[in-house]
Amino acid sequence: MSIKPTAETFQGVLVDADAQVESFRQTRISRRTELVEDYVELIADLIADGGEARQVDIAQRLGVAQPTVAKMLKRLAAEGLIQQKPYRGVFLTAEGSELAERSRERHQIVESFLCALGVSPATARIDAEGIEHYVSTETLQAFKSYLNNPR
Amino acid sequence: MSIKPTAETFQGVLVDADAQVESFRQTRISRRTELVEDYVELIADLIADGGEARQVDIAQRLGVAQPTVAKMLKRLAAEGLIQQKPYRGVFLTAEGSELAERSRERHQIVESFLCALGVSPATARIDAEGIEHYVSTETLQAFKSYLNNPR
DNA sequence: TCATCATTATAGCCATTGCTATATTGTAGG
DNA sequence: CCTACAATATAGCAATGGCTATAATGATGA
Repeated sequence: MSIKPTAETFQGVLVDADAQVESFRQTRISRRTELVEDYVELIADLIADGGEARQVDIAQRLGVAQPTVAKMLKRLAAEGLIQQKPYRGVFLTAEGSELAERSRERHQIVESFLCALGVSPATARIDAEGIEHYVSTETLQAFKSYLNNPR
Repeated sequence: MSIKPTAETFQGVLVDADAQVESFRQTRISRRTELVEDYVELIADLIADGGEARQVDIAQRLGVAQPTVAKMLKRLAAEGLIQQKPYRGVFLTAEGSELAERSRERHQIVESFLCALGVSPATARIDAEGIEHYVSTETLQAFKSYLNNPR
């Protein structure tokens, strides 16, 4: 840009450029890992509940088609998060279980926090599904603190 | 599925299937509109600050390449949110301004809320960038209430 | 056993959002 | 005026995440 506005030259609505770039960059990274977290979390839940995680169940839960699930499972397997046997269910690796557990806990904290704040359970569930993937460790800690000592 | 677990037959970790489908569906919808909101919000900020929004500035702020911005601007123009003159800057339509204003306000509330909760400003900025797109009207209202009457 | 049906795999399509490379246009200085 | 340079436009590629249609496989029941 020819004339670059800086914090010194402007007192406008714009925040620091570098900081904003970092925010958007972080958001794009979270967006990439979002689906992966949803999958492993759901797989862990299905296994805990019924002993197995089948593609049809995953698809039905996520509201997508079975081939969509199949494609994603290949990716998860390639990343070492799950193990697949052809025409059989999927199982989480140690790494996958760990990620699932972290996601599940974070999800639970976010949803509980929203409820504690006065949001209705139905809305809290929907919003938590989206919010959980963008909550940093620091913010999660703040949520936990609030839960331990609500207003 | 052959044996469908229901809320009646199980007390496991699984929530109601239909409700979960709705959450994921809503998340996918938010994900689609997320970038659009970021763009119009940024364009509004750039115009407010410097009188114009150029592709190079948008690209630099978002941390993406200029052709990426050009492509997205075409989409925004097709959706009636901005007006473009070839080789010139972009301007928000009335509809675009309205969306930008709503996004800006929501963003501000989320970021302020996180700060009020004790999150550091730097982290609040990053997290708000991701969270803002997944906050429902109801949750936003809860954030506002907290801001009006913090602990 | 074996035929049927549920489940998984595969092929191929589309839209989105990123990129690089390059062509085109505007504009400012000499 | 006209030449550089900055900015925008365009072409084309890749990865991601959807979809439908269909093939292949597993499992169940007659």
